[in-house]
Amino acid sequence: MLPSPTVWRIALPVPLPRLFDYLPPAGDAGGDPVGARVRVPFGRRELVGLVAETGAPEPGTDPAALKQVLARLDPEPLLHGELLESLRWLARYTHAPLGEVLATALPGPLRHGEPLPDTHAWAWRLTEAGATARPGLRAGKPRRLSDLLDEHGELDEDRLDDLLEDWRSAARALAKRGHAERVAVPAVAHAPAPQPGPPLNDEQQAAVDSILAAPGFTGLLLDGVTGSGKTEVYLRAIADCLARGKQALVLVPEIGLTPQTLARFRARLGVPVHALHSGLADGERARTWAAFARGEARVAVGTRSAVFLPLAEPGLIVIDEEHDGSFKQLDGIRYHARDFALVRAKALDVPVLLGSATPSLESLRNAQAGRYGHLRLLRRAGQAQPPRVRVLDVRKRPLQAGLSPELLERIHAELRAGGQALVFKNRRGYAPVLLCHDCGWTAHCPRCSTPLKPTPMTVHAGGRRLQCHHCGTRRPAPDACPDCGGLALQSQGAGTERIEESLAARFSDFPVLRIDRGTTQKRDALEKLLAEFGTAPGVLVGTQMLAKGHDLANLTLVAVVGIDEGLFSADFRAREKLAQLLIQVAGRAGRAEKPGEVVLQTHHPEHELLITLLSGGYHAFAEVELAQREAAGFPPFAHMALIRAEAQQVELANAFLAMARRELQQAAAQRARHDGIERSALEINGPVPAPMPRRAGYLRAQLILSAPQRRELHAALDAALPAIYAAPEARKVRWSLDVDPADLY
DNA sequence: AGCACGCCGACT
DNA sequence: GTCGGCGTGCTC
Repeated sequence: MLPSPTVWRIALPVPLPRLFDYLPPAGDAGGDPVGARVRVPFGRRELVGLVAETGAPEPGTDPAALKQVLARLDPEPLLHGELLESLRWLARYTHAPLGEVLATALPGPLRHGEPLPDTHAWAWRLTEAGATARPGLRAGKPRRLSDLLDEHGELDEDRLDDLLEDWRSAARALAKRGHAERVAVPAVAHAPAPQPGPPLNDEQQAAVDSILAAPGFTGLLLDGVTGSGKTEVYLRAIADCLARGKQALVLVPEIGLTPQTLARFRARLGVPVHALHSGLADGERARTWAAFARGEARVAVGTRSAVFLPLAEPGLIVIDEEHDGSFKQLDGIRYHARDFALVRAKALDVPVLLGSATPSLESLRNAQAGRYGHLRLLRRAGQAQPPRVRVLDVRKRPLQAGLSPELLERIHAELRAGGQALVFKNRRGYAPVLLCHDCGWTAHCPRCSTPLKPTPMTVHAGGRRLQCHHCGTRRPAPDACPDCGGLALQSQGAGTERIEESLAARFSDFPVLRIDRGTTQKRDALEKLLAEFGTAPGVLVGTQMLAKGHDLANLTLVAVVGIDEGLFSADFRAREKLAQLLIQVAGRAGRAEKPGEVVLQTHHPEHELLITLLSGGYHAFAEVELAQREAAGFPPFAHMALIRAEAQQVELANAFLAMARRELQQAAAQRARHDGIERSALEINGPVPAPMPRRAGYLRAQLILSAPQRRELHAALDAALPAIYAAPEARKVRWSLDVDPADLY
């Protein structure tokens, strides 16, 4: 029998859950192609893909019918070792095609087949002719540049930037006459000598010691109150990592990567610190990627997608504000950067440091279960006083754009006293719940609610209808409150725009500045706006973005409105997010000299979450919440996935989801039979309508999957997805799968 | 996702 | 008589 020819199985950036077999390119003499990029014909176009495997063709296929790879783009694999294996894991875990995962993970130029960019620096030096000609040059830029090059022999462009303004045109002129030349030189670390940090207190020192003692992969939860000096701990750990000749990767939330953060890292570490964020140019991103892949660069500070950096000499991964929601990607490949970082750290056998003042319940649970080391920082550095927190009952108060007269008066007093106030709107885009303004009653689903798991209904059809997003139950909205008979039922949610308008009208003598996604689209817009706002009396109105970072020296009053939506949201994570937010916001008010005040405006001053949080702090809340999650079967005690479908007709979306449900149930039942279990533990809810269609005219619905064990969820998905992809219903809708969804709505 | 093929409406 | 609407089918 003839030996069967080898085929290359290639991952391509198409939403098809399989690899594609090709014949190797003619005359390929290279080594193992796995991890190398290739250009291939695909249908009527050409694509760049990555060789995922090599092997014999599928039995029964005719090798002669296979197309051939047009070109191998990497003589040496671009992806290999840990990163390639971790990305394979991510594709399995998110149930996404490997090609799409790779397309998400690679910088644009690399994705499109461009060679790994050069990472060397450029330097200039005089030629012999230039050295001879130099004394004869008349005074001017070219002469000064010649002198500098003569004096230093060779100068790289960064140094030249420092030494001589606008040297480039002079350099061009010299080069044209053959007097100077540009040469590639190895990139050298040009960073100021590291500055020493402040002395550590004993808590910080103990944390640093634990990190340095980590033998290899270890998860460490750095659980430190606001102002306890977590960043200082990161810096010491990174410095140690550098001293061992290793690389460090720091992940920060989207709003955390500020010029101040970078400046602090740069000043303290004495090596170049590479920033990675969405605003970076493609070429720069690819160069940084290459520099880390080659082991030249040492420290990266980046947002979510920085988790895909190759680390040739890994030493440490830090995740700052690990609870932050921006680590989860909400479209495309729905990965969680924190969770993927843990997978990578394990594969790389390096410690991973998760820092937060308000750790996610997932991470707290991992710490409690002994999977992470738990490092606590309980003491605040400096003299900053914790702010006074006051709960303001607004039942039956006439609200103006959601603000009570008492709150407006309190703001006015603060302004008259020369202070600044921040009005913080919990969140935009919550599915609104129906609330009685007289007594605080909210509508709950009669079918799904249990004492352990109250399930609020959300308001639809302009307030006429209530709907449960767990079971789909619908009922007309009552005209009067079922508890107190009052007629003050209202759906929650004045946006920041309305609050801003209302405040601007009320306080016309003071500046009112709104800060949210809408007003800060552009880079550095937030910094500029805040700089302009200054420290004079005025009111800031904002959402999440203002919860942290950015020092506002004269901020003495923080008012939080809209918290009832968080208290009674139908989303199981809303309470956790609200608690984190309240703690973070409270950290914004007041300085050492000037204690601040926090006012929480609510219809539920007696709410158990507020009482627990105010009396026991975040950890008391977390303990209660974890117990509730366990009792109700929610993460981290269960594992969930969401299948969403979007179509112009609801029936199409529902038909698709009904089909998906059947396939999943069948898969789960089969597995249960196979394991000799009576019934699968996989729970499927839906199809239920999903609020807020993305585009006008499109309707969304979804299926909620949950199981006590990850493997049951994944096994059912693995077994059912091929049929779901292939079903005719799938072609009529846009659909997606989200494993570990951030929220269910 | 692209990209083409394929059959039905308003235009140079 | 054509240009072009997006339904549906396929991509090793």
